[in-house]
Amino acid sequence: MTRHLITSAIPYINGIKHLGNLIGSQLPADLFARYQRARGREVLFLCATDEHGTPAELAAAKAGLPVADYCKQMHATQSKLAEGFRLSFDHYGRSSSAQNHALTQHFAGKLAENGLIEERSERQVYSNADGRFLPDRYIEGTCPNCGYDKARGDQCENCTKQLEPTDLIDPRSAISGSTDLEVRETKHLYLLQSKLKDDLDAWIDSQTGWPVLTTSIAKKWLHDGYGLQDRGITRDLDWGIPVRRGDADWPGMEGKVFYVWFDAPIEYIACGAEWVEAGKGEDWERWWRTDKGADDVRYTQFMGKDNVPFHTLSFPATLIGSGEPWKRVDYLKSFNYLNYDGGQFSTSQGRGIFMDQALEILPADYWRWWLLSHVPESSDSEFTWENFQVSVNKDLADVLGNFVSRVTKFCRSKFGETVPEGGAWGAQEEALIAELTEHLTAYERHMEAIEIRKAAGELRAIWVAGNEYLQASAPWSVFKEDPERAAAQIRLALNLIRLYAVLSAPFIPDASGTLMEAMRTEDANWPSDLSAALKALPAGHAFTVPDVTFRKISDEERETWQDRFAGQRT
RNA sequence: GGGCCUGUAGCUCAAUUGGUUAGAGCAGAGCGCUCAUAACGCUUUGGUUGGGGGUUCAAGUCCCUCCGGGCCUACCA
Repeated sequence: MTRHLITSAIPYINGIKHLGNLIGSQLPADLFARYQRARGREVLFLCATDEHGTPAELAAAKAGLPVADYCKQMHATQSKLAEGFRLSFDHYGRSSSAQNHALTQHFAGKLAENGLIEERSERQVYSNADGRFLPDRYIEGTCPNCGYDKARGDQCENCTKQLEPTDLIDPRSAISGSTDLEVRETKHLYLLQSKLKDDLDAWIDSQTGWPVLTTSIAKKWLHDGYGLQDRGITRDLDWGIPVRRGDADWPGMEGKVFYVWFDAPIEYIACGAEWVEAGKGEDWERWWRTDKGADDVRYTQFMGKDNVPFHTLSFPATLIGSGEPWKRVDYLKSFNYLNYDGGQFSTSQGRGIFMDQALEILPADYWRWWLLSHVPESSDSEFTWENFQVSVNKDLADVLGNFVSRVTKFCRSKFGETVPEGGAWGAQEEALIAELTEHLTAYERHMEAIEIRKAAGELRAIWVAGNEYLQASAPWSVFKEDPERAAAQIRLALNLIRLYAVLSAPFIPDASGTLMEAMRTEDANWPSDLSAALKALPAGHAFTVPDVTFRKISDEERETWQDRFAGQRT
């Protein structure tokens, strides 16, 4: 049977991620992983923190910590929040791991062996005051085109003109403000992606059913202008993976590190090795090497649209260029952005809701449900508090939560806290099963295809069907004339609760667990035949009436939160 | 500037890839139910599919044009 290798784009180490970041890769990846596990398939679900690059060095300096310490701390923080949102990674690794060092150096060595790496000399801006080379966007100055005085070295935000750092009038370091800048000669390694253009093009063409968002971005990079350009894969930084050619030194590259976008995707693979090292599994190569058993692996990647070029081109170039049989992605699911209340989520401006804050005010399931059922699949989508309140109150509290409540409380008052016996199913029950079967089939189809909004819609329809059934069968009336018939109805309804727990688990794992507990069952098997699945809890089986499964969000709360998250993060 | 995506009911989104009368949920209106978290069910009002032009037996879907929103543009990650 197909095994599923699933990776989520690895979040950058700096700071706490906002809900836009969460829904852009990790959360949908988790949904898919949980679903595939629930279907009984073998899954390896990997994610990690992306720890290298200039921003990490600067953030560490600002925090007054060595970069390694800073990253370790932030990894622990992000790891804890991931657990808080119930992200079910088999391993949450780090791109700074020893495994990634070794593997990144290994790939560089192979690429060099295959003639795909070239040393090039270039001139870059060096800041004496900062003691570092400055990436273009870390240089500010006056735009020669429009006179805007905070133009960046790569582009002027004001007039959108593309710039070179040397175009700027009165350039200064965006880090320290120092104007003590000079242009220095420095040598870097380039990955000759242009030589792999045709291979990559053919590979992209051979993919069917990838989202337009994914293939159009890849095609643009392949065919725009002079085609796919070679890419610098080293940087003059202290923190990172030292440039080595496999196990050997790389003469002339002393003191340099690999570019973060070269080593970050390799961490997907290295993370497998970390997973083994951590004692959570064995034989990571059977997931990653087609010569070592990965032929039956289906590899699915999840990411935001900004990550697509690196996953469709640079990383595959690394894998192809190595000449080794590494597993390549089979399906790449990319997402648009989630906006916040009329604007963008912004980490730098503290605008929007961040993962830690979200968990402070409501349990993970509330967020998971809203985010997943509104995931920006076809275009950017928007979070508003009104929409969030309505969705949570209607879908979770009224449709699902209240269903559980009305069934369990009715049973307790008429039959006690055990599944009642007697009676038999009739036409209404057959109709319900037929309807549920239809929705379940669609639900499974959408989940397999990773059509998340549609899957959420089907799941909701499955919940609604329970309420429709109760309304139509009216056990509260039937009970007065024919208690046995009412018993059969409620027995079915109690079984629906278990079924809902099983089917809903990928979306709302905590609530699902709570319902399973209330039904006092551990039978979480995915249903293949609903008639059978709705008899899993037999007459006489004891259950408990759960507390409110989902509480409602009041207007006052909504207003309070709206104010609290409108401005700067405190 | 270039490329790509996008605009559908008051709101959030669909529409089997050109094929009956453009559908759901929410909100609004009416009715029913009283087991339940004032919950649930049924019925129902909302659309010149951003504007204009074209191709076609047939256009939300394809083409042109205008208007609006977004993303990317290779040294942020």
